[in-house]
Amino acid sequence: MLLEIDYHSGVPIYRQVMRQIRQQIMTDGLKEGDQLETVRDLAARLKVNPMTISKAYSFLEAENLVERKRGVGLFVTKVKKSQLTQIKSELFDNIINKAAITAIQLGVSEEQAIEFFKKHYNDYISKQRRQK
Amino acid sequence: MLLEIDYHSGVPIYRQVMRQIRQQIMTDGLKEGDQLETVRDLAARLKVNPMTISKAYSFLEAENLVERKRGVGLFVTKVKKSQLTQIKSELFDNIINKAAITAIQLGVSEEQAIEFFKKHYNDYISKQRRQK
DNA sequence: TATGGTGTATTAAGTAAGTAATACACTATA
DNA sequence: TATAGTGTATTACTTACTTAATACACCATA
Repeated sequence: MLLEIDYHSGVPIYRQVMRQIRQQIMTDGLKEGDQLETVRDLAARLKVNPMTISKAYSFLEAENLVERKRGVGLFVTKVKKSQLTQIKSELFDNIINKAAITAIQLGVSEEQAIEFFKKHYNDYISKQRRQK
Repeated sequence: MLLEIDYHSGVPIYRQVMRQIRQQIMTDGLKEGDQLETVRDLAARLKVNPMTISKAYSFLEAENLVERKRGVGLFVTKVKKSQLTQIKSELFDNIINKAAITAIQLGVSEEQAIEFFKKHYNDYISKQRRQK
């Protein structure tokens, strides 16, 4: 699995690991039942202590995205598609809610706000295309 | 000036102070040239060390929202309306950009996203109305 | 049941952030 | 120029977070 860690960004390693694995589960790069890379293997590859990886995995377990089988390994939880959709919705709902509140507090109209959103949405998509 | 501090939220006191004062400047609750509450007064009122307040004020100064006159006090910076608008734009731009990126990464379509936004926008406005 | 592969609990070291204590510096003005 | 009111620099305490070291616990299976 491809994982990019920036050791000097100040962002904790275990959070970088979490975010990237979560992302892969969300986008089906990692699927139901897939085994995650071994704690020790990943730790060795990233040149980091096993506990750091274990910690990342623990948080993912708390989010119900992975399950541990002690002595065996960690696996992507078998969740119903609807459940995954719900998790995504919550994530999205949360940030879009913040954006809406910020808009109102700053006196940005609904129409203006939507204009901004469209702009960023399409900018990001173009940017992704260019990178391929 | 009304300031509500939650001492147990885990959010640093100086950040709570910053956010609320910034908000008041943005929404004209505090206007150009107004003097901020004295470091010592506010510290005493919030039962907190003066340096904590000073720190909050320092960050607001770095944002160019307030100016210090040592030995005199702190005052809301006289900024041109256009400048204030720009600060607001940056704030808003930032969060709406995050929302757009999240949408794309989660596979939410532009139309869906805008639906969500409208919903939250109007929900929040209704909520505000009810509170008055 | 022994072994080698899994993950984990406990403990501790290092660092950064938040807050506070204290003494100090600047300004207006009586 | 003395004083009372402003903010500040320095220092240090406390706490939480991140990571690591070490020894341990669980499981499959030869």
